[in-house]
Amino acid sequence: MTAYSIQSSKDSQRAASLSEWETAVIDLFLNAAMSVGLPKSLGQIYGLLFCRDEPLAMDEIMKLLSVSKGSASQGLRSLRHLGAVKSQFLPGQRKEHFVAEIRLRKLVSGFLKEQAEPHLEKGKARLSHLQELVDATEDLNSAERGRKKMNILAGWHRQVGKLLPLVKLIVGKTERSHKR
Amino acid sequence: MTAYSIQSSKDSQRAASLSEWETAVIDLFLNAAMSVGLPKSLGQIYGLLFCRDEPLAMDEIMKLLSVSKGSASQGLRSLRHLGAVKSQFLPGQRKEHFVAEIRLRKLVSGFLKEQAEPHLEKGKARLSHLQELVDATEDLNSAERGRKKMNILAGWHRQVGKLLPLVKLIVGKTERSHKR
DNA sequence: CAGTTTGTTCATTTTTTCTTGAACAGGCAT
DNA sequence: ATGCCTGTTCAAGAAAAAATGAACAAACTG
Repeated sequence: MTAYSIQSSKDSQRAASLSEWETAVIDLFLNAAMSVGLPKSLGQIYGLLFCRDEPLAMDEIMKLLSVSKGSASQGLRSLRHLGAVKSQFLPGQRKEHFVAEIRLRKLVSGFLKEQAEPHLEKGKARLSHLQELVDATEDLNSAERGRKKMNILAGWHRQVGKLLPLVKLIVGKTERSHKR
Repeated sequence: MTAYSIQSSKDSQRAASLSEWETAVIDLFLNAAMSVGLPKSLGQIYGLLFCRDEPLAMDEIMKLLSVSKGSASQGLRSLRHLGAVKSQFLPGQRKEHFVAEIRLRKLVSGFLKEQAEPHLEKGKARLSHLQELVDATEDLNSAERGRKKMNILAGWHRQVGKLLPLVKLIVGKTERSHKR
């Protein structure tokens, strides 16, 4: 026996399908995700949760977006990792339910932390590796040129390292100044 | 008759192969390009030009990186479009020669202008389309929810729109303060 | 003008990335 | 325990993106 009788008709209608504007919002996030190099399904899932006020379970997400179990599971994992969704335990419900994080500051800082900072770290290692290679260069002209370029790269690295915290700060500040 | 005799032996040696550190730098830019969603070949080409002080012609780039004519041509076009390389006409040489733009500020603002701003523009259009869809929604609860979400999106849009110019400004400022 | 050199375009192929779904694992209830 | 409900993993398939190279165009050369 199915659990239909437990849901109010309004609820089941709510979850059953997407309204036009919701579809448009989901498409918007799909495009946004792609434009920052994230898989489409991440954008779709986030977009859906963004549209809804009530927490959704994975199987509802799968139905509404027509995505596979695998995509839903992995997508939600990534989103959680980015800090873009959080799971919320509903009393009496066994399934895990998800809601979207809608504070831009959180979204941005999560994205930067996961996507940008690792690259910066790796960059540091690369720079010192580079140092060794330049130092080991026989041709003196080439070595000199190498040193020059390395200095440029080191400068860039420093600047980008400074930029990231500033971005978080700015988004946070402007966000607050606009709230209500 | 080939034009070999015109080049000094030192020059032809210079162009003939990559030193170890150059290979490493090129690889660094390859990874950097991928991490911001640009094709690898863009990164490679930029990396090579970054390493060299002398302008390079397309056929030299092809040889040094072992990329096809098509990739080189398209890659250089994109890089020029991004403001990351400029072509330099050498007296007496028929081929077009390229040099890398190494001012971070230019690189960042070019990237933002080409990659971010178009999305922001499209976002504006999407938002007004969304407005129409929400207004046309029958279900009053859904419409109300839609309005709420739209306001959030509009706020984000405004904030990101403010952020971009600030980023350019900051990179410019810190860059100057570190020079020399 | 005919022949070269230089560079672009684009259909095809190759590579990479994303999605799918079946097998699996853990937990809850009976 | 046994069977069910949730969710994860991962090999295989599908889709998207990028690289290739041959055909083409344009501009110079003699």
